Amino acid sequence: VVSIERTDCAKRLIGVRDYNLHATLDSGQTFRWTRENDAWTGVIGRRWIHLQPLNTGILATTAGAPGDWKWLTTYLQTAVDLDRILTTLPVHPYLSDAVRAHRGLRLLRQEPWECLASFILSSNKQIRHIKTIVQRLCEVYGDPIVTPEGRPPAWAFPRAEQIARVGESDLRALGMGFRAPYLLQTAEKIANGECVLEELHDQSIAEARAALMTLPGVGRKIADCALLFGLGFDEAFPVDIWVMNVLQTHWFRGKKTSLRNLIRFAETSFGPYGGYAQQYLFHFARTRYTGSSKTIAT
DNA sequence: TTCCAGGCCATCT
DNA sequence: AGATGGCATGGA
Repeated sequence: VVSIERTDCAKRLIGVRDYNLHATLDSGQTFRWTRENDAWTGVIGRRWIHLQPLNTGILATTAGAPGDWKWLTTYLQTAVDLDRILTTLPVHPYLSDAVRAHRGLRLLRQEPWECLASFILSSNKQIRHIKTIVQRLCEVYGDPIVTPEGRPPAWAFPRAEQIARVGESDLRALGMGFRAPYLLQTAEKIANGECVLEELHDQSIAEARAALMTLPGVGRKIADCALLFGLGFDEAFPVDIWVMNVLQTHWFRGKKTSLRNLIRFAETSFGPYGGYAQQYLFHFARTRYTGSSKTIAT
């Protein structure tokens, strides 16, 4: 293999062990990554980035000046002690199967607005299609960013102010359907400062969730996704259709249980890092299903 | 063709 | 509170 040193790229080995990059980037917590054989390319903030998992860590290649790489290690959460987190989870056979199957799966710390906006687009949609719509949204309304020579162009996720300027019909033209007015109205509220996502860190999870749920198109589930994947509330436990089925089947003996009761159960049963349990369960359920007669589009 | 997708919301009892 | 239907679009 011939490796050409490029002057327009910067490389860095992020030392980390027990990091399952594939599970992390392909478990439905983010929608902007593309797999290239064993590696991934994506966009974090305004930077193009290529990630290659190695035995000793993750080899990162980015375009332009990388600074201190803190933006990357924060996003990837490489400094968290996964062992310690996993020991806080309740002992349960299905959960331990899930952790064993995808050992090293991490929660990312994403930019709050991109995370919230993406999940507004996620309701009642397959992950495959969410990715398509997010990509179109970036291409049409996001700022172009620097990519290495020979790489296709890339775009930043559009800021709330950029989306707030777009007409609803233009958003619908991207294929987002009834979610268009939700995204537009929420973008307007973020742009004019009615809700400041970055300030939600400092509040209790209940207060932060209530603030998010005042936004159009943001109910309990999408609020919990934003809390967990974008705002660092590790106890948030989003209950979607997959997790609902998992909880009913493996925690409630297959008995029909209302969503409200499942949410209450999850809140009181999985501890301060329940969000990790949720993500392992979600990814395990989806990837297992792939092995049977039907297939899951990722 | 029919069903379903990382739901939310308005509108009923 | 709890249940029901509508909502756009596309993949299986």
